[in-house]
Amino acid sequence: MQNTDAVLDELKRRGHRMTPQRRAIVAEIMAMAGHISPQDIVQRLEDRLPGVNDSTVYRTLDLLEEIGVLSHTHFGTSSGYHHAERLDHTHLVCNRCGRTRQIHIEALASVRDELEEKTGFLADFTHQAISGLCSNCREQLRPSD
Amino acid sequence: MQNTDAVLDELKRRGHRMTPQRRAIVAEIMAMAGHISPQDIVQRLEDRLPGVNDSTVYRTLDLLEEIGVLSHTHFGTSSGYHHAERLDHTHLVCNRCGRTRQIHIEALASVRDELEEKTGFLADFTHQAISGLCSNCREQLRPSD
DNA sequence: TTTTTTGCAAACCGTTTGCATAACG
DNA sequence: CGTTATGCAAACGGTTTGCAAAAAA
Repeated sequence: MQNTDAVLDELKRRGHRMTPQRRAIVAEIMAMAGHISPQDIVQRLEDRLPGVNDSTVYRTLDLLEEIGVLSHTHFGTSSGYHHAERLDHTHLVCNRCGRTRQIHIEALASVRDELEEKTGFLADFTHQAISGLCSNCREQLRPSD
Repeated sequence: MQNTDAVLDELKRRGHRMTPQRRAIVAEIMAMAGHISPQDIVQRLEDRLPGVNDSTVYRTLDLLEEIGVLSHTHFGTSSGYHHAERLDHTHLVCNRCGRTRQIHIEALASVRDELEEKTGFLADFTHQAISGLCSNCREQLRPSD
């Protein structure tokens, strides 16, 4: 499910009720890409439908996880959610500038395979950002030039 | 610095004072391997020297980070510390059974190099656990046999 | 009208802070 | 004795909970 209406329909189908809050929260979430944090939603909601309580947001996130639209992630220090069906990329987070870059999961296939071959461990990079140093910062840190 | 006395000496050298609490906390930390969480220390301290206040633990962690004995990490959802000089391994955390396995950083060298070649991003796997599925769980999940 | 959902307020957990007291050097 | 470290209590931010009131079906 990639769009708001489909999610709302699924909620109805399961006997959940439609409320302006729920509509707004789901719409906000479906409009977000990548990492979804409860507090982000709370903030963005200020414009769309002011006065929505934090706990309503948390409860809606739980609900969406229950029906499989979202799942948990751990990106660095902040835990959060992501779209369950959009797990086709990984985040590369730079330690220095903090910028995040997405790369498609396919680019990591051979990396994953090699790790698996060596250790038997099948890595799932989509559930965790990879931290390191981006090419920009690496250039800036280079002593000469 | 890998042992308690060396750390305590370094603290003295810098003009910090020795207290039973500080000794106990540092000893506890130096005895820990891998991921070091404030709450773990608080708990373990119950035996060694009961009554030490949480804030003392937090302040000591700050202090040890200041003098370079510890540094921050992000392991999954819980942030914490690790020994600054023991950064030679990575944790593989299994999504299913939760077990953590350490592998030496060298085993990931080629993985890191390949990622770098493809993306220009220099991954530092020591600051973040890699999540996935361990070989045990993979066997158990295998449909037949 | 029944049942779900909401807002509110309180509680929670881990962490941080200010301040008076204790203790190191 | 001067100064640092500690304990305590209060505050914090993000999250969770119980409950009464509001709203959906």
